[in-house]
Amino acid sequence: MNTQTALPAHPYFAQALLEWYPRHRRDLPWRHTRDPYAIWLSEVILQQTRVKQGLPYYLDFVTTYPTVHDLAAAPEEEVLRHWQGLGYYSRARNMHHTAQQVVREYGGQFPNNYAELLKLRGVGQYTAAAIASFAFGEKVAVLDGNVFRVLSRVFGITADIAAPASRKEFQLLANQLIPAEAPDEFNQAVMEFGAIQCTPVNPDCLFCPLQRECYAFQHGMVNQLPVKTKAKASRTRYFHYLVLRHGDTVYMRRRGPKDIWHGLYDFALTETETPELSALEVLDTLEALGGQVATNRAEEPVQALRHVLSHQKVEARFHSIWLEAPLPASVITTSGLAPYTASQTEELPKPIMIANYINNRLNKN
DNA sequence: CTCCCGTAGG
DNA sequence: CCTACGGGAG
Repeated sequence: MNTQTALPAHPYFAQALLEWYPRHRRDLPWRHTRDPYAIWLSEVILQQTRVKQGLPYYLDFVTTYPTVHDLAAAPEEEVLRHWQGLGYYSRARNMHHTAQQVVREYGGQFPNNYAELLKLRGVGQYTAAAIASFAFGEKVAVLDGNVFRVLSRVFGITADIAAPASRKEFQLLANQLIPAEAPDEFNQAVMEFGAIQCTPVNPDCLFCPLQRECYAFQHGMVNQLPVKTKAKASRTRYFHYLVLRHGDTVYMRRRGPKDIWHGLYDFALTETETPELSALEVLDTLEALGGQVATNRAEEPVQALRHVLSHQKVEARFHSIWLEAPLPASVITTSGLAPYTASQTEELPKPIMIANYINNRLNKN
């Protein structure tokens, strides 16, 4: 019976990167552990997020929630508050859900293989492969943006990396390249190489260990690869916030699903198609909420803030309004608005724009 | 301005 | 298959 496995294609590739990696790798805390919980935390945080931005969040999470049991036991809102500023907030909600699932259905032990990890919410093909290889040494090749870029350049692959159909081609190649002896080191090495040396702009080709074999370098195509179709232009949205205040409280509400910032808190909101919203309409909105302007307060200037997301621009105007009386209980029920003191407001998870407004504007008045 | 590109849901 | 979902660095 012949049980030998096929030799890796292009053995120079793994050899070069496995030699490059120990000499260039950054010293990062999740590279000192095999604890699947810590590795899972780091991978979810690093989805769509740079190491420099994610690192302080990782340190905060492993300190605040040292085990999956601690995370599972925390209120979702507290988890979201720790996530504040990191973006893609569904990651935090999914992470919290998965922590509870691991505790309830897996006895607090993370699944130990790719197929089972893939069933966890918020764990897709990349993250499942990362955890499986880093925590359990499973030979499964990760495919992230760095890997796409490196493979595209070295092997001259012109398939559009933005097209889901291209994945097959890259996955097939990566599966052939990954060595059985060190699948985890190989995965780390390719991604780190893409992050540090084979960067999107101004890659360090001069001192590249793959220069001789690299298709893009040899053909002067480094700046043309990888091929990636442009994202479509983002739309602009106009938010008009009514910052309702009474005494030392401000009214806020939790944002719902199917829009940006699900689960985070902001103020009473009217959205319009055009930038303008007349003072009259603002008062109409206020009246609909059952509120009445206090007459003994000077009108405050409208603050404007702009917030850019990858897929939409938000132009927000903040109308600070002092109420004559607290909002009636019925309005609180229907609108979801509730009064919060400054210290309570601080504890709520909020979009960065709202947190900035509160810190820079609201608390100065 | 451009670049980052993983997961879920439709 | 397609689109929605952040925030920051350069």
